[in-house]
Amino acid sequence: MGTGDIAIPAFQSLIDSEYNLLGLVTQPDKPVGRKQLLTPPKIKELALQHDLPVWQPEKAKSKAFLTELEALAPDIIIVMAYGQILTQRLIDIPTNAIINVHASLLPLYRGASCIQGPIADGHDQTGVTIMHVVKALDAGDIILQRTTPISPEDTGGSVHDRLAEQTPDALLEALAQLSSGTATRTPQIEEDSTYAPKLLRNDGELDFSRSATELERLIRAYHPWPGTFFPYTDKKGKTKRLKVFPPVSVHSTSHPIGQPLIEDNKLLIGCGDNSTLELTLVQPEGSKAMPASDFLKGNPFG
RNA sequence: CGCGGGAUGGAGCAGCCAGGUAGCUCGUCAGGCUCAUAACCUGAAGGUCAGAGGUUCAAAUCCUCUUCCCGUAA
Repeated sequence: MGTGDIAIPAFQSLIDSEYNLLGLVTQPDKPVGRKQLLTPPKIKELALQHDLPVWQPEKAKSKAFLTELEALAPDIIIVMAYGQILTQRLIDIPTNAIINVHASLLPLYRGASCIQGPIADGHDQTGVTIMHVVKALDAGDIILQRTTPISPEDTGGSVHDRLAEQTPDALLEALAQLSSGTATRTPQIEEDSTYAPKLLRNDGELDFSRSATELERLIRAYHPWPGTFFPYTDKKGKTKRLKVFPPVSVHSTSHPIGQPLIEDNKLLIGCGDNSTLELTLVQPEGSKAMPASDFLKGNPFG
């Protein structure tokens, strides 16, 4: 069961493996894009290419769907970036195990923004966890984990891709252990758990009262999703959003907080803790992304 | 037709509402100044104003249609 692109390498590895894949459960096609075209998840296309059955229940807890799934009598259910909460009845279906692949080092960063969280918080590593599914979100016993370092240049996108590539190996290892009965179960330490809530577009608004160091990490963590921005007033007096892309640089000079200023053809913004952020790549609403120096040529602030 | 912004020399923009010489900040090239320079001075090249049709003596500008780009929409 999976929907997000991060699950694609893992799914491909299952297709290529000896295991008997019964099919894919993914989210229904959703309207997407400017024209709101109904678009299927990419992973669905992959399943169809290999003639695998695909289920797209509106609600994974619906009786009709659960009955169908029970009829399949799977040994193991694998869940990764599926996007729906699973009921106990579904968890009880597989005869061997139901396992989840989660893109963080649990018990840290349970929840949807598990990739962005550790980058924004300045951790030097993250990873994938494979664990048993229980009713409580991302709280099951751990089978195994794989770590990956976070570099100062890493973005949400780069870490996402690396974790996606790392998953097949970890998953196949966990499956091998489960089928041979050698898998271990390590309970999560509840007191150490943290939660990373689902991100929305507006969560990317930059709060310049925070330090430039924190904001720099946030800008990397939220790239490309959900992106970061701050409001500005254009020449016509309209308030628009200016999207900010990495990389950005941190300076230790002090300026008024949230005040954009131009110095030496560079776009600087004063932040909290006597620090300043230098933006290098921005995108005004209705326009393409451009170097900050280009933006300044025709869009002077004030 | 989901909502909205946009298309003007290589880049970013102004000009459009009140039609009538193609403008600004840069970049490029040439020359000058300088020990020297990404700095400064002078000059030059480079645009079918996205495309098509219409109105007009005259359209970047007004009207209609088309194409393309972007934001929003998880």
